[in-house]
Amino acid sequence: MAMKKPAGRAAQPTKMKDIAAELGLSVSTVSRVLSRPDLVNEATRARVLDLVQQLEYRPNLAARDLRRQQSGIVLVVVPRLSAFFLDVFLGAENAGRQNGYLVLMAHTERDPQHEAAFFQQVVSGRADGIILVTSADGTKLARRRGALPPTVASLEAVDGLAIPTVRIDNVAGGRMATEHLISLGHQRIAHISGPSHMPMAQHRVEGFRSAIAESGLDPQVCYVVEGDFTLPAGEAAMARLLTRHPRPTAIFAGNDEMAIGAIEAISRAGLHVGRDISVVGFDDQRIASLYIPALTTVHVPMVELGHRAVMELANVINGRAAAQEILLPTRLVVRETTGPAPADRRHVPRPRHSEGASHSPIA
Amino acid sequence: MAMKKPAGRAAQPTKMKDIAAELGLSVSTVSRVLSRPDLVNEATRARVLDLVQQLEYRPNLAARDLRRQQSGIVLVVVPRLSAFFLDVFLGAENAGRQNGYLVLMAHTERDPQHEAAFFQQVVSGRADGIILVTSADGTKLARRRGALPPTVASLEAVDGLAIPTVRIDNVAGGRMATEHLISLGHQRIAHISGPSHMPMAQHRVEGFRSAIAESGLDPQVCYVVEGDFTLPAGEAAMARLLTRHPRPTAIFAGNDEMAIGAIEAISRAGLHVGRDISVVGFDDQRIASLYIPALTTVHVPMVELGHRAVMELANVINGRAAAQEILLPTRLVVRETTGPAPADRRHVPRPRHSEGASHSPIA
DNA sequence: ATGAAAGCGCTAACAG
DNA sequence: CTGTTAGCGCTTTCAT
Repeated sequence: MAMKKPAGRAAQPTKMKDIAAELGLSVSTVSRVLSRPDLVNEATRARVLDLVQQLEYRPNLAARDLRRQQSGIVLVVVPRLSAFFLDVFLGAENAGRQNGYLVLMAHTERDPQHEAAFFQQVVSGRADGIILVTSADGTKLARRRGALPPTVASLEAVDGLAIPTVRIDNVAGGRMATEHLISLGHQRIAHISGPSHMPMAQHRVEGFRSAIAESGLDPQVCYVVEGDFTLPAGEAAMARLLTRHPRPTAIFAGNDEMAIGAIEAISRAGLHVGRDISVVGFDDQRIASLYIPALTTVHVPMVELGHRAVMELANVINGRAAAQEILLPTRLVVRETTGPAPADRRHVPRPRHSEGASHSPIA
Repeated sequence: MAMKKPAGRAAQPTKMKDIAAELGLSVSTVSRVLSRPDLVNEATRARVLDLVQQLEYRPNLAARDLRRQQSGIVLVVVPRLSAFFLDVFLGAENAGRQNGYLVLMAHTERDPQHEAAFFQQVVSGRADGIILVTSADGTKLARRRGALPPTVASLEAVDGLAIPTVRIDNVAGGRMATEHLISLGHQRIAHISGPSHMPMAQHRVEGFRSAIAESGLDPQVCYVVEGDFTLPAGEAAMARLLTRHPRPTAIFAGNDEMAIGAIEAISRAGLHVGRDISVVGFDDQRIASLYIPALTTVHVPMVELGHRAVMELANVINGRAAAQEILLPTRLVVRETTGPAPADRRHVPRPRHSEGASHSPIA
């Protein structure tokens, strides 16, 4: 009448013992067939494999992991669940497959507690290592007494943590974007940056500033406005920039989302992106090429980032030498949102596409 | 000189035995402190807890899982890594936290092999259950000899698999979207559907068809064009629809991505969305409210879907009665892309916002 | 090539 | 309240 335990796990799962008994073999032999097939007689192997298949037997991984002291699992820890990080995961999964790892994704919502929880999964033997994609700050982690479990940073270095890192050069990327605008003849270029506390944002600003400085343009009219990497922030920042005098003719947005926000603000103001005002983004997210107009942006090799990170992690886990830092190149992808600087104000282009109220001084 | 094994796991991790020895207790007591603290003397408990904290000791989960025959892990299996599924995962994670489960996400790329691999994780004891978000076809799974591990379908039922399902009523949603357009006075309404082999797409078409049928509109001019749920497909489909005579004045797109594609095609043709042609999407993805113009669409409670799925899964795992089917409501969110049917051709509205070449017959 | 035996680190009766 | 004992299911020497 009373069930002893919850019905949970349906039926009694097959165990190695069962296979062995059925075939009159020892569990060791069955185990070997599954783990080191070369060590066992061809005929026996076939018999075992047959039964295994017929019974759909799967070895219990908790037991195997306990014995082997490893799990074959790698955790990719991302701060937010955004499209931005998805490709890193894809690359990681890919590399994982090649190395016999199961790659799982976890996210922290930037909560250090959650982050710590995932590290404990590793310390607790549930995973063999972690790919850390952007940790708000590593100082929390750095305070650990014991050695950190096998960890590799991807996308950017973790502040205060000396771990192998696979990243991109955000300074160079920022410079690249800015130089593109300069080469198009723009003189008043603004930057909509990410949050100033994020290293990634800082670096992109730095690239912007150094390109401007080297170009000899007047830094006074090359504003930097801070956003938070979201579309609405880009829109708001752009709205503010449109009120400045003199108004910038080109915008380098700290990421694609803000670039799109900026574009929407520009269109809304009745100006034409790529002609009246040029916009270049950063990241080359999927939306960048799909958006209309297609976005000129700095391509970040996300998939590759994840892939390399797992390769390095495998090195760390297996005690091989891991690269301390791997720098992956960015490249500029020129599409439709950038064009030559508009002619001097006196040569007024006839507005073919104006829409809504125009804020331009020529009105 | 020669390292015995790879240096992998740094140092020797602390074990219960160590804690016990250090404190002159038995491992059972330490174990109890960690698992059933109420069974232990307050003073002893404190001593153990202190040392545990000082040593940053974490019990080995492989061992615990092996003993307890459960892992506390739930896998959320999604077909693709798209923003669309992210919210389901969020909801699942949330519910998981409430129930002491660690929720991990995995994706199959619609490859049945990968899907099977995740099921094996469960069969192998590495996870306790699976949330299946849209499986291309369950027939593969249905052919399993043994009972399926604890599984709950989320978002839509898995064909041929009698498992608890938490889903939305796509037929009702499709009807809702279509009726909205009808109520606005549209007479020629087209539907851009998802791939005809996907049940979700079929159901939305069905909702469309039944609303049209009930309305008494002429089905001859209410075309259904098939897309594949991607933005470019929506754009292409819309481009074709624009060439039809008579041209539809309203579009119900099978999802938001295709709706946006359609909008871009419409704008490109020099028509104004929401006035010349109305568009309603489906899903209410994050982009829907951010897009300009903001998209009228059918809201799908993704977070809730994930949440409820995990709650049901917990029931299944613990042998409690699980609901066979839970139907969550959709609701129409009216934003900027839908408006009254344009007046008869003879009453030509003055185009305030036209942009680019106009294809409209009034030119 | 196969079997016997030991044990991975933890939990859960069962005694005391 | 605490210790003793017996495994969980698998891998891996060590024999044979």
